[in-house]
Amino acid sequence: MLKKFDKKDEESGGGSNPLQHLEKSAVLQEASSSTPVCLARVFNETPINPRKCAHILTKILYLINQGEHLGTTEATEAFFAMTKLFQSNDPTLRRMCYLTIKEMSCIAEDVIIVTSRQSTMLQAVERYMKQAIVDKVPSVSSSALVSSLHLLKCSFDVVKRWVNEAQEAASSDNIMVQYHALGLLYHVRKNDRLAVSKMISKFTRHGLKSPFAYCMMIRVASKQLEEEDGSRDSPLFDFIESCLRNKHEMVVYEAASAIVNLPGCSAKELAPAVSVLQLFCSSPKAALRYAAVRTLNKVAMKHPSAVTACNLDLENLVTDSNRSIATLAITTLLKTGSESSIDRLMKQISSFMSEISDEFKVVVVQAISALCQKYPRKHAVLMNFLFTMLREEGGFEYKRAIVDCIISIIEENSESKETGLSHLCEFIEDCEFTVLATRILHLLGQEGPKTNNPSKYIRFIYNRVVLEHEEVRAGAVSALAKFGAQNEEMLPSILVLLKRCVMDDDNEVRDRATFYLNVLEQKQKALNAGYILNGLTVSIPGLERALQQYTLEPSEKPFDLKSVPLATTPMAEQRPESTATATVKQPEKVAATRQEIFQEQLAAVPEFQGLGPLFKSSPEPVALTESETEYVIRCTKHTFSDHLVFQFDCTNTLNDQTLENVTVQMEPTEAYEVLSYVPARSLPYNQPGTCYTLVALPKEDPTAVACTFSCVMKFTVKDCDPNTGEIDEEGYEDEYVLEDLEVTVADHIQKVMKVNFEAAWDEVGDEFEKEETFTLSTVKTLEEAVGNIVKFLGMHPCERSDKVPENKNTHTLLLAGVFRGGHDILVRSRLLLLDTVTMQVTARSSEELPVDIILASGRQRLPEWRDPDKYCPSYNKSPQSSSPVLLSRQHFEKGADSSEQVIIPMRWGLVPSWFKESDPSKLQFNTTNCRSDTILEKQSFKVPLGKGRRCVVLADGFYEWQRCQGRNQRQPYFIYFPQISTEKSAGNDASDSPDSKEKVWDNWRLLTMAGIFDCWEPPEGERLYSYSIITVDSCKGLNGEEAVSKWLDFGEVTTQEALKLIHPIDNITFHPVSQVVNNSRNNTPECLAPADLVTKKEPKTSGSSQRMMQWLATKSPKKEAPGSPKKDESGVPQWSSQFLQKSPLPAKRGATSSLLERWLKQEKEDEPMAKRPHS
DNA sequence: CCAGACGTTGTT
DNA sequence: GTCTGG
DNA sequence: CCAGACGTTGTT
DNA sequence: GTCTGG
Repeated sequence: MLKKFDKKDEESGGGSNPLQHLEKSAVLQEASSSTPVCLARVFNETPINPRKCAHILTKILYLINQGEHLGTTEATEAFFAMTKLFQSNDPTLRRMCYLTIKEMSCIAEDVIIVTSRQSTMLQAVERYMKQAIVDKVPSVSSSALVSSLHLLKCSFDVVKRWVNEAQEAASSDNIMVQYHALGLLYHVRKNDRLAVSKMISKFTRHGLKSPFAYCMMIRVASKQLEEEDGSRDSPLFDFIESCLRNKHEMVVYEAASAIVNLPGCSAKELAPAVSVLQLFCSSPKAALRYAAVRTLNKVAMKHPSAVTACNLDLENLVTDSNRSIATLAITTLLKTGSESSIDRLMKQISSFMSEISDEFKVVVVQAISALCQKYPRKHAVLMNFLFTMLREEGGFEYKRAIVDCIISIIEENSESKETGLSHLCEFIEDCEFTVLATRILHLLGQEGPKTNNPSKYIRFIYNRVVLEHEEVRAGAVSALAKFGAQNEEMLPSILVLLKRCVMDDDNEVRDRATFYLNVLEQKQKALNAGYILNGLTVSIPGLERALQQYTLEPSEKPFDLKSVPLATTPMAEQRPESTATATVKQPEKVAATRQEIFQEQLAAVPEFQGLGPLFKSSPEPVALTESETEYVIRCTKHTFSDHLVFQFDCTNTLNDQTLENVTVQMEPTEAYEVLSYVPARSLPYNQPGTCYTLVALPKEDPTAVACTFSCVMKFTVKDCDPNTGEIDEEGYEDEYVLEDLEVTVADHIQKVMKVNFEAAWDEVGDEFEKEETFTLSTVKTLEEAVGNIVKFLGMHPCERSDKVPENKNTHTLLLAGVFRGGHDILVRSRLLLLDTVTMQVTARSSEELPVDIILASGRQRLPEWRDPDKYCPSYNKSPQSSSPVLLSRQHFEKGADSSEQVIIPMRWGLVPSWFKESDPSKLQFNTTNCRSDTILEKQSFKVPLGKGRRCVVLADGFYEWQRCQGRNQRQPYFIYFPQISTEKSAGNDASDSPDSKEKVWDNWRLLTMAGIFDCWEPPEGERLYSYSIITVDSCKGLNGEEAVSKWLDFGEVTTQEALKLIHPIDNITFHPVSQVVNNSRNNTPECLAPADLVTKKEPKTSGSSQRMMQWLATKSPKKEAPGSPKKDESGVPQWSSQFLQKSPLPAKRGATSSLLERWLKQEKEDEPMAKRPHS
């Protein structure tokens, strides 16, 4: 407590600010003086007002936590107030009381002890504590145990008397109670070794419930073992070992790490622990992998051989996405790796070194260093690796670790000296760390002269003198001098260099140079004398040449590698900025608007009116002329539903001619009809012009689409004067033969699909093969193309064409992401839902993406799908996940038609717009559903509702769990709209072929559930849309397209009217499904596959359940009063579960009764979105 | 006025 | 943000 | 909705 | 029991 107080003092500057201090104490005084008064009031109040009490307790806790001592009087009064609260019915309140005691016990010396000596307070504590420890509510019991633990500190004897109660609590089912109870018992007995041993064996014999308790026991046991030193026969060790087979990973790990940490453990004893750690290595949980590898690392230090078994797993961990794990795995491998595995290991490491932080890198380097000592023969490989690392980015610690390691290798392996030194030389060329540079220079001075070819180091060293700052220069000078001193042949050259250094700016450098120079000159003189005396001449041509390099070069520019200035290119300078940005941005923009530009241009031509929307333009113009000819003609193809428009961009490159009335005449080989030509009026020299040719697609035979056009350009030539530009009046007709133009299948598929879709499907439908791939370019006939597309998409026409209104003015929506799982599913389903959609498939040229889908709707546009990436199909969607939701477009664009809809993925579980936290999961209340009967009362819902934030949640169906009488388990059902499909998917027919199942999903009619949404802007990050599903008192929903539209159209339809749309839905169906769906991690088709009811030895239930199913399936009307949906007299157990109720009452009710009353039971739960996630 | 909550399910 | 309770 | 966790010490 | 994560 005092500690806390001190801490607070420290934080507020030790109370040095008198004003602040004064203010603070005034506040506290006010607060604490009011507390006893409040408590007194509470004390006298009957019945106790829990809220008030909680409030006051919170205040007490606050005061205690603030470090403010409660006065003895206050504490006593507070305590007696609490004694009343100990008996409260509200467990939260009881819990708070004990927690308060815990806090009070922290200041026990001041309050409890003092008071207890003179009063009955401690006795009261005792009495209530004993009660509390065996409280039925686990959290109260836990709190009491924790409080008792703290009381231990002030009154050991008292707590000892509660041991019986604590022992009882230790057998509790509740894991926290058990944990705390064992903790308490241990603390009572921790000085009695025998008692602790007994305790462990007693409580572990029948198994503990709490994994924490196990962990604690393991720790206690291993501590005992350590003290006992030796003797692994102990039952304590057996206990720890048995924990390796515990079902909780936590316990298993605790046991393994306890064994590993036991001093003097033999390899045999380690083996089981290591093998569970090995298992952890491949766990999907990062924490486990980390724990395992860290522990193995520890083992590797003491018993490297024990870890070898895990080497494979560790190698897998090297590529772990978690860097800490990878690093540990590597270091462990390095510790245990065999000599032969080193090469492979180094390869693995190098790829990942660049991705980890320096801290980790140092660890790895140190491990490598250890490896060098272990396998001296491998020094070459290791050194090579180190040099690669040395060249990479890295901080000082890292580089120093590498340099240390290299130096140690050099010192221990004479063969590696040469390579080592020259690499280090390279390193100091570009080394930003003074310490490392001087260190290396020192080493060079020491080792360099002893090598076979010492002269090669000189230039590196001398460069340091020229380029670096003082410290390094000084180091370099010393190193140079050492070469001179140890190598007579080089001495003269060294002297030359040192003479330069004498002129250095820095005192230290100059002094050293001078000193060395003097000494070495002396030596040189002596040598000279010696040579003359001996009559010997010395020739060292190699050295001469090496030294010449630097002696001849002017000192400003020695052998500098980095002094190449970046030349500024005049081009870059000249280019104006605007051009540069434009070139960067344009590609995207152009691509996005190309089609639009064409559309505009073509629409401006009167001849092309009434062609309908432009489906497609060929991506690249095709050149119809050779290069370097008189004219340049390039053709772009535009595809309309029944026509083609060829656009010819022409340029005249003859400066003595002007062309007029230019057209491109086309002759088709097939039944294409050239309808008209739109000429380019005039084509002066070098000014581009455009002419068009309009062609009708063959009507009679839509399959004969591959066609070649021969093209001839026709025009009138008028000569003109290249200089004056004067044009001759007289002109003459001429023509120019162009390359043939080919029209391919791809251009027409969109057209043909429309015509042949149904027929084509019937033909290819049976030979459906998912794996088959194809490209359009390989397709010969149209049927083949259609068939392939159909196969490729795994879809078939959802609607009969006779339902499609003959409306040419179609709107098209391009879904580029067809191949990402799920998109097509929704599209298909929506087709059904909207009931008015025709489907067309088009293709770009064969080089591009093979297929896009164009959906054209006659009456209603298919909703735009925003952010489809955020949606992920699942058979088992749970709250917090994202699902596609329909809403009015006006929510995004002010001007939009509010009846227009868009689809966006939203989070399930509405996050109110005012929510302050950063994480939606911190929302402390559940907004998965929204009761329709209280929607207007709850602010979290009525606010968004007031803003028209209504939406429709799309799902294949939802799951609902039904409580079964007498059984613990709950039976899940899948609930959905009855499907129009020929197959009855209800559970009575088990002989569904996989094929027919697939078809069911192709035509699935989505469940449309009314919802409300809100838009939340987190403090950080993107705004989040989220929704709640509205529940009603019976199976209700939005029935039909009209209801869906009205519900969404907040612009036109008021909240009042919209709420009326929540009609009961009587045509909903369901079937029982497997328990697999219970765990939301299970995402397989099994989730919604019809399953048998869980019967388990209770044929009676099975019978009745079936009866219920039958009853429901036949929609046998059971009249029931609206208010009493339960207790069906047929005796079906637990039938009260509302969702099953196809209540026969709605009609009457829906029409008349009040809004809030009208809504019957619920719909809610999981939506499995996409079937068939292709892969 | 400020402080504090803001919600669902089911069961007893 | 907006409503409710004190 | 269901499944599964829920904690402590001390040190930096 | 209560909360969080899926």
